[in-house]
Amino acid sequence: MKIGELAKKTGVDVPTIRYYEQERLLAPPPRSSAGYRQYEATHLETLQFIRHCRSLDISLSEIRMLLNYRENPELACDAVNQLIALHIDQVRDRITQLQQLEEQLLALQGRCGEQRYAKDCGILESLKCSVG
Amino acid sequence: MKIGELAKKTGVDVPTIRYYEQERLLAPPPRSSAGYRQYEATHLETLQFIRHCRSLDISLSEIRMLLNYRENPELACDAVNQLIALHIDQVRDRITQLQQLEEQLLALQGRCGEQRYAKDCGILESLKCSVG
DNA sequence: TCTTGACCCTATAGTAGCTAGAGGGTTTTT
DNA sequence: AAAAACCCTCTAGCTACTATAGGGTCAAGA
Ligand SMILES: [Zn+2]
Ligand SMILES: [Zn+2]
Ligand SMILES: [Zn+2]
Ligand SMILES: [Zn+2]
Repeated sequence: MKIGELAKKTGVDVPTIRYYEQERLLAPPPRSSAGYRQYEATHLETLQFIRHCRSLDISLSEIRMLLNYRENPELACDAVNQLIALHIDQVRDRITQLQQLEEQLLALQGRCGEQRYAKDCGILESLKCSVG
Repeated sequence: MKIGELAKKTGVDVPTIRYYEQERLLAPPPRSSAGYRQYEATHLETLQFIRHCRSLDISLSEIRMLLNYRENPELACDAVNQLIALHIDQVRDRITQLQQLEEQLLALQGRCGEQRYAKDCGILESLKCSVG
């Protein structure tokens, strides 16, 4: 299977696949006489694993760790669990931050006052001072 | 006021201040004979404005727009209002995304099953297929 | 057979918003 | 006078891609 076919089957862009190889997430496949990459089913499986992780916003270096567990089934998997737990914490923190941000933006939005000109705009006025 | 003093007063790193100048957010100040930047109160004010915007996650190019309104008070300020409204939408979308992500990660976390080895780990198993 | 188009390759640079470092000059303090 | 603390420019690094440029290869049609 050439890289274009792998791309089509997985929905991953061709340059992205090459990028994953460069970042040591996808093993370098054998090459044809012309230098074309020749992929097997295992590559497709790994690539799907990677994309599934990415859809969960797991970073490339974390995916590299997870792939290591896949390749070494005799390893204890506690770290896998911890990684996911840590990720959940991060996501929750980010949600809290964004909810606060939303409140601040809403408060700001009420300030414009439907004035016509920037000099009277309550939003610009509110953004002036860093303490409030 | 030299750059270090401005940095201390605003809590912004020195390289960040120089970066804002490079990105045309902060006007280039006059220089001393030795080439040191010499800031006035207006620079401090603008820098605080920038940081306040950044704390609301407003992008540098958006801040450039807002600064333009500050410098041209005769402009209509509708766009200011629109920019904030758009930003609120984006924040809300991101919150929704992250909440879905949290659910998926929680579902994943239940799968480990307290097995000792990666080969039995339900998390790794669940991450295999991109569709299910 | 020649050409056209679709495909493949590498290498480089760009994105956002900083942050860190190298390598050097200046000012202030001891 | 010497040392610490400050300033300067330039360059590279971070994440996860994306987009070029400039070329080589392959299959099908005229
Ligand atoms: Zn993570
Ligand atoms: Zn307004
Ligand atoms: Zn925005
Ligand atoms: Zn497990």
